[in-house]
Amino acid sequence: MRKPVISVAACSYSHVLEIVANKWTSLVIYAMEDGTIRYGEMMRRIEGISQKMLTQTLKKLERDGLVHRNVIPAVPPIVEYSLTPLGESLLPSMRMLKEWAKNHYAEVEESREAYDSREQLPASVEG
Amino acid sequence: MRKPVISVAACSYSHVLEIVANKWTSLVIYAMEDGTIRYGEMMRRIEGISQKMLTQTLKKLERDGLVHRNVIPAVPPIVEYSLTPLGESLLPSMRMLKEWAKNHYAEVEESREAYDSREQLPASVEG
DNA sequence: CAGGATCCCGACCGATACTG
DNA sequence: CAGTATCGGTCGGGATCCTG
Repeated sequence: MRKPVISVAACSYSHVLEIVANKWTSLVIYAMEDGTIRYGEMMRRIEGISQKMLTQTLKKLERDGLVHRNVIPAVPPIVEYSLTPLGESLLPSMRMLKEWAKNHYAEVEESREAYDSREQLPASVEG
Repeated sequence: MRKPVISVAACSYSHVLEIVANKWTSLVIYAMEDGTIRYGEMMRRIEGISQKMLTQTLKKLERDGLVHRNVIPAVPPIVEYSLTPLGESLLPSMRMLKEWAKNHYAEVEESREAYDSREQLPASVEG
């Protein structure tokens, strides 16, 4: 009954993280949770994101089948983004993580501060 | 009724991702889900991780208060790691994501393949 | 308005060598 | 056994300029 090796390849778990686990992806998905939204509107909604990262993230999500891209031929062009059913199926998990964050992030920050203040002590100084 | 800006700072959600969202963190947490485990054993369990990344990841998790580090003075030294209650409280969310992965990752891969094969077309082929 | 193309810096991370 | 320290390559990602 030896415990199996945990490999990146074997563990489908890390594959999701591969999808969601970066600074912007989750925020981008989150911006679409209420429905269709345009490119420029997302830029404004997601504070601090660059146009490059937004485009890149949306492309990745479109490739993964989580996001639908709808181009409306017009001048100026209109491009709408929305979650696919697959993308929406990911929302509950993300909301659960978000709940955890809301409930426990304070503890994490406390822990960090405690840890960091401990780190400062050289050996016996700090008088 | 304007939708609020989604900011990295304001959205505690991304803070969790900040914790979990990298190549190794989730695998390391996952390696502790059954209880206490030693450093060397983790190295063996988590395929492909370097000692540097394991150490770094464990330190980060310890700082975040998710992991407990127990040093047993001995020769050779024994260092045991385990999840704190806070760390364990994160497991359900992670398992849910994992479930999603198991159930939907095939769709993601299909979507990727379809997307990539479409990309190849120079302009008008594929009748 | 919705991007594509470039430049560039810093963070991530693997490999290697050394230590208590 | 359980790390620390350092070097170096890769890549994420921001800033800027350009286009249909």
